[in-house]
Amino acid sequence: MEAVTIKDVAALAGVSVGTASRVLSGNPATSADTRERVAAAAAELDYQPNAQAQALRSTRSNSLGLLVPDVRNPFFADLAHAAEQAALSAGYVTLLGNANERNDQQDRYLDTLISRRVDGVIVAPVGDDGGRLRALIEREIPTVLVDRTVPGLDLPSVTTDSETGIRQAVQHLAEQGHTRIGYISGPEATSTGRDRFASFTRAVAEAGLSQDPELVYFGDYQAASGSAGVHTLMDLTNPPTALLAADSLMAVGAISILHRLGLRIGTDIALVAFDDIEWFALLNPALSVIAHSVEDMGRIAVDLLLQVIAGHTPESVVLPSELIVRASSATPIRPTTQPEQRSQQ
Amino acid sequence: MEAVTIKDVAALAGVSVGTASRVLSGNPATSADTRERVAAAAAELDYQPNAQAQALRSTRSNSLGLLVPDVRNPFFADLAHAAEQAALSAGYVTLLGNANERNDQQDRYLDTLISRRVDGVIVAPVGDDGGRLRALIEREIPTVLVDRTVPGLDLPSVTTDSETGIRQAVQHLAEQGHTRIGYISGPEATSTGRDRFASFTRAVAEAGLSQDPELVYFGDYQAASGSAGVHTLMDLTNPPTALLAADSLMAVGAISILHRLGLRIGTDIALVAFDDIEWFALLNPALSVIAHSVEDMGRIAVDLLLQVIAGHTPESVVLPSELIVRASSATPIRPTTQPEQRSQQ
DNA sequence: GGAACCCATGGAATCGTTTCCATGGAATCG
DNA sequence: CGATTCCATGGAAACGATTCCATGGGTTCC
Repeated sequence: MEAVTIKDVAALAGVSVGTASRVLSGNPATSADTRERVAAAAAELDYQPNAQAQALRSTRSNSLGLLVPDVRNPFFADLAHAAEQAALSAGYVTLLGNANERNDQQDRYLDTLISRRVDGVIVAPVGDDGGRLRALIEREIPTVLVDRTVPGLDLPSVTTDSETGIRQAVQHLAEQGHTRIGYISGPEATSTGRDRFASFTRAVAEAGLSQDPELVYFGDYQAASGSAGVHTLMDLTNPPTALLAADSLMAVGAISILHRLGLRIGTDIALVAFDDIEWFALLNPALSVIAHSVEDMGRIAVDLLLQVIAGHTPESVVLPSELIVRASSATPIRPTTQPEQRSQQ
Repeated sequence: MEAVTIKDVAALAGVSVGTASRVLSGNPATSADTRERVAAAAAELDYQPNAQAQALRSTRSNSLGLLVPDVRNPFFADLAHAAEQAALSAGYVTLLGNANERNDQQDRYLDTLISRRVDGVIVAPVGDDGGRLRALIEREIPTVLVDRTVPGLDLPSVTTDSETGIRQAVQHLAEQGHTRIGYISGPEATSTGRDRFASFTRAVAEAGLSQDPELVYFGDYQAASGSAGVHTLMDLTNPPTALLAADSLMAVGAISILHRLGLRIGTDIALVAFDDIEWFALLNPALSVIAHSVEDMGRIAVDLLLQVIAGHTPESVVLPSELIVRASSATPIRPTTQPEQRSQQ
């Protein structure tokens, strides 16, 4: 079955290809009669324009690239969903790429996106050197960073201000009597890893809590490193009584190993996670989280990108974060390390 | 910055466009010397071929369409990931579309995929009438169904045999002393909804348990309907002592409402869910599930599609399902509704 | 009633590749 | 050594749309 082209439509309608094209693309320079005949012919043949030919000629593909580090991470799945819906309602299809937290896969996808001449790209970058992102910039392909940034690349971005949420979390834990908070950090090779770690460090200093460097474990945003982090931290001679995990997947890893160690979350140890995942509220005990709106992030990223495509240079957006206290951190814990405890009131 | 074309490469290498094209596409009819000069020129200019022009001329786009009902559903996120990786290693990019469990969005995406002239499409279909799927078939676009099928459409598919897993689950619950099992079903407008419901009905009859039609609630595979189902079922004058949810999202909805009702899962009520999600093992109590391999499903779907593209007509594949017992259903429950209880041994 | 204008239309060029066909020089054969 | 084959290459057509330019018929105006 040969695909039906605009030629077939034109022939059936008894007009030239040019006229058919004008009608189908909504060019007003057409008579009502022609419009009707061409539309009828297109419907009759169930004509679907060849997007490749359109893109080749018009240098617009009506498609956006979206590159995330890991689709299975619910945060990025939600982000993909939000961005995709926003793009769709602006008339763009989304090409979703999955870097698997690997630089080489990200670079490979970036080249693919260049080849496909997408009209713009949204990237939650893996790693710190930019890689083929620089090729996008050289080609002046509209690009927006989301969630993470890359040092030295001056691109519009949508990120989260971790400072507020993390400070709230640390203060909240301090109020429950915790003095030693273990921090399961994201990798220092990501901007979010560095940023959240810096916020944590400041918050701990501010609250006058232990700044013991042993209380920090550097993970890689994958579940397994959350487990490893818990192992390392709880093996300290002076282990923490509360944990803060820098993303949802590491929190998942932490939870599973805490269960296995027989430590009751919320009672034996407090736990707070960065990223608000629907499921976290269902856990028993429900997990306290530092929430930020992935909905907004996706929508705004598309918005910024559309502005760049339109030739503007929008300002970067920083979204707020906020602590949501649930049972996993709500119980004051008897300070095992501080004997001096009197009724102070 | 004008994009660099094969013309530029040819000029720099001092050959004709045709020759440059031959070298770049690996055509053997080229001299070693030319090959080297063209490759050097392409590297020098950081040439990325225009995929649109290639596709237009060669009628192959090296891209696949993947249409899922809901990316935020972890089952489909995993499926997308598995398929995308399999496609990538076969040299295809994946265009991911999200139907949002809506027929119109699915149809819209299908038209987009036709327009983009993807080489093939993998669909987990929404609804029962096929909709624009028939347009794919008319155009002889290679298509494979995954997870769900559509009555009347004779396409290769990868699905799960729900029979075994569901029978195991029902028998297991019967062994714990349950006689009234509540079933939160998927919609009858999906093949999986019908199929799992039929398996449940058979299994219940086989095990000699209550076939009270009131014990079945028809949901829509979204979390909210899981909650609604629990409400309805637990409001019965003779409520079930065990629940079986036909997918993970409805199980999530069920869990959240059970918590709110103060019913302890695994003690007051047993719960088993279809679909094995990593997180389910982390819940407290851990959730018993009917597992099937989404990994395999994605991989095999791509595999079948590649066969169709190659001109073959592969057999459909049915994957097994299997009960994994965890704490949410492991405790025998004292039958509250049956007073006649003697030492029967 | 003829000049000026408008507007719908047809025809052709174009986008960047691939691929077919022709060419011409080198190699091989009898 | 002349004829055949081979092979790398250049040139041009083609893919399916958009868009520019020219055309010609119908209005409008003086």
